[in-house]
Amino acid sequence: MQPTPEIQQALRGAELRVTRQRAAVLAAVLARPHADTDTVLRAVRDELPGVSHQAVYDSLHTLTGAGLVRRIQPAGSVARYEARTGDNHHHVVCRSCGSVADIDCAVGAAPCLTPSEDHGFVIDEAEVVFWGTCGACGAARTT
Amino acid sequence: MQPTPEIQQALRGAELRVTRQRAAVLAAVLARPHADTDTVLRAVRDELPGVSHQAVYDSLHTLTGAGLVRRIQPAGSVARYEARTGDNHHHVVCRSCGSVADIDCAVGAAPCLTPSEDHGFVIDEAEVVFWGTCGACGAARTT
DNA sequence: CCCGTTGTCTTGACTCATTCCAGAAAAGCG
DNA sequence: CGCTTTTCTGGAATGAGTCAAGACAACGGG
Repeated sequence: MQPTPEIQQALRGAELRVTRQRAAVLAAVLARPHADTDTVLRAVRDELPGVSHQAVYDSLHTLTGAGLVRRIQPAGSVARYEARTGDNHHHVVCRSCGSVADIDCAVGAAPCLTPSEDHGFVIDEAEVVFWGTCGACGAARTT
Repeated sequence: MQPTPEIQQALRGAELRVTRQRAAVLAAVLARPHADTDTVLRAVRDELPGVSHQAVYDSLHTLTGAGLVRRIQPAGSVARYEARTGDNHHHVVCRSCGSVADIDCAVGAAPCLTPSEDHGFVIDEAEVVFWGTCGACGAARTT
């Protein structure tokens, strides 16, 4: 299976070589927001059996470095990846099942990005994570 | 060495047994904000040589469950612990050296805690992490 | 003050995500 | 089409964190 023109274009736009493995990884992340590494690996192997896990890890790192995907890693969870980049959105994480959903920031494009005291840090990003219980887990508990 | 009365009181107040190991763990976290597990382990062994790492892990989990310490885990970092709880402050993390500093929230007690769309999640906490470069690393780079 | 109960600590093995390494293969350029 | 550079494969290693069973200590009742 050929990578879609969009994927090829995205990779070339980031000055990355277009390899089948890399394209499959990017496609998998695009198709499955917030997928963890293992999910991505299995999705890629659906397309390209025999791909090594190392290729997936490496591709994810490369894509992350190029800004095509974003790595998120809520405390106590394995790394997850998403392809929605550059729009400063945030995440809700379920304390019970670990599922993740997107949240558009309620207060503007760069919330709380002006802390009162920066302790000499040069801050370039503010990341917001909401913690709670997802609908499914909440329902399961009350039932 | 005896645990200080404050530590004993804190533990009893949380309905936890006052063991020497546990008191030493709590004292270590109080003395070293944002210490990672290994740092805590070594600090505890300064007081009580021969403590098992398991006791430290277990104490940290218990204290976290009791709300006496808070566990923070920025992406790509090992778990860190701090004793400042209940005041909804946030953190800056240095991308270069991983050091952490406290930030009092600039916009109030519960920033951005009302997302526009909650996807069925019941949210109970908003965590904010600022990413940037600390003074030392910034100076090292320009030198 | 001593004893039993209950919860904690020790010891040591183990899991599993992630990384490291060296050789093989493929992409892209001329 | 062949060369160079980058990427991929396969396998082993690393290391934070967890599991389990038995020894031990804290604390409330006698």
